[in-house]
Amino acid sequence: MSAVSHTRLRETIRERIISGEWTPGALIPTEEDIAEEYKCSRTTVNRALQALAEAGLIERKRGAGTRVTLGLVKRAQFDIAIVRREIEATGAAYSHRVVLNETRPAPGYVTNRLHLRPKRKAVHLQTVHLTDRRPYAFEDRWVNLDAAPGIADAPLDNISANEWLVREVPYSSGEISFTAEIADGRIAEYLETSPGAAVMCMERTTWLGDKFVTTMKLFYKQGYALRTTL
Amino acid sequence: MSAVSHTRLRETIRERIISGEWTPGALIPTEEDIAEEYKCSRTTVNRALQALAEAGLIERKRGAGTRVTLGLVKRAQFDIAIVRREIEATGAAYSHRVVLNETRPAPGYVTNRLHLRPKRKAVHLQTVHLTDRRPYAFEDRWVNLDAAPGIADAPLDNISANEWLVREVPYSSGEISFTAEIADGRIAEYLETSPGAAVMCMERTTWLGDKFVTTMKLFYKQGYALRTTL
DNA sequence: CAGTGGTCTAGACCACCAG
DNA sequence: TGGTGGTCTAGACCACTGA
Repeated sequence: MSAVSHTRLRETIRERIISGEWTPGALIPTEEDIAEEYKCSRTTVNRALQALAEAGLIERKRGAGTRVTLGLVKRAQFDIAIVRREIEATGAAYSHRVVLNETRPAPGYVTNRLHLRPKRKAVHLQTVHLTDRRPYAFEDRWVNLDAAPGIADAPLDNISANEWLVREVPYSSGEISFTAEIADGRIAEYLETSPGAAVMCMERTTWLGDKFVTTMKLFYKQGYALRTTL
Repeated sequence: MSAVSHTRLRETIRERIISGEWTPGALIPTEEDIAEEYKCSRTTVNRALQALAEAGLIERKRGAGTRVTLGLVKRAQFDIAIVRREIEATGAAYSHRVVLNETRPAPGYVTNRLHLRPKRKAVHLQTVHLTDRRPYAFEDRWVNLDAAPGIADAPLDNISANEWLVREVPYSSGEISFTAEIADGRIAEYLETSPGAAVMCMERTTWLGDKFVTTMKLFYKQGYALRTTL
């Protein structure tokens, strides 16, 4: 038990920065000084400051000191959940419909992304995700058979491809990007919006070690927003 | 110097989880056990595990233990920088053009967001951000005069409104959302794209204590992508 | 009640930076 | 070369969980 917890101290210091007491670019007191001011150990101060550095509010350098970040780069965090969870979190009922499931030579952009030989066969899946039986998102996915051979025979009616993969094929890393796209005819149809509508598209590629597992595009229904607080 | 640093340990444990050695939902060994296995102190293990918990890979409960996260919620981080920085980071030259600067009664959606009296006057700014003299983004911003009275006389030719605000009016918190929008006639014109194009829109509202400072919409030129790695 | 994670402390050593 | 942050350790106490 101490007078100051690192959580509390972190918020206190954050306020001192945000209020303008320590201005962008300026040095703030050393860990030792802060420890003395708040009557706590340097370890506690270090903990608090490291958290603020991770959040992008300050920049620290051994030997130099700690400065308030100049460029004001904020780090926004978004939780990326499985679609089913995203829907169930709103209280609605989740269901999905596989509208395409075939194994065939992958097109160029896929062999590229998954580092496959040209024309290598892969599993192509298209799924509509529904919230209370109404369209929520359209998923277009390619799966590398070398990394997930079982996918061809997986029962994807009760469980979506995404969840099957998450369960069966762990992955070590991935890339995500969000873009704004126009819903073309087929996608608009599946999402029951008018063609020409602007929809958010999430593209994700994941791999395990040196093996590329899957690449997918998820088109959210019109009105989807990626939200967070700073 | 110890055999195991918390950074190293964190990555080692991450691999053991990702490789499937500890499956989602399962308990992993206690801090003490891990400390013994790796011949380091519990403090070090705690540090590593807390980082993984923050990343959403594991869930920890006092008294209960540590489990691998079931729902596989990933936390994606995006750096939100000032537009000028974003552009300069690519090596291009930044410039901007203020296309509208007026003080007038704010429309309903603005008084709502900024918690102003209906029809309260506010500063309305529209700016085009350019990269190497070509349009990059269009900004539509409203500023609360009570929170930033100086904005009406600020010299916004050399420095954008955003930067002026960042410098002069610190803020304590904010909300950000990203949506896909259709570029209407005026926006398409400023961005030099065809009307009907899909563009990414970032909407941001910030406040200081209980005072709402500003709300803005930033429309990025077609092709903008929000990227990150997992 | 025993076991687990959350946290603080004091002391130590090191890597790095500036003048 | 002195000051600063980065990190590890050992020990301690507490809060919470589940049997």
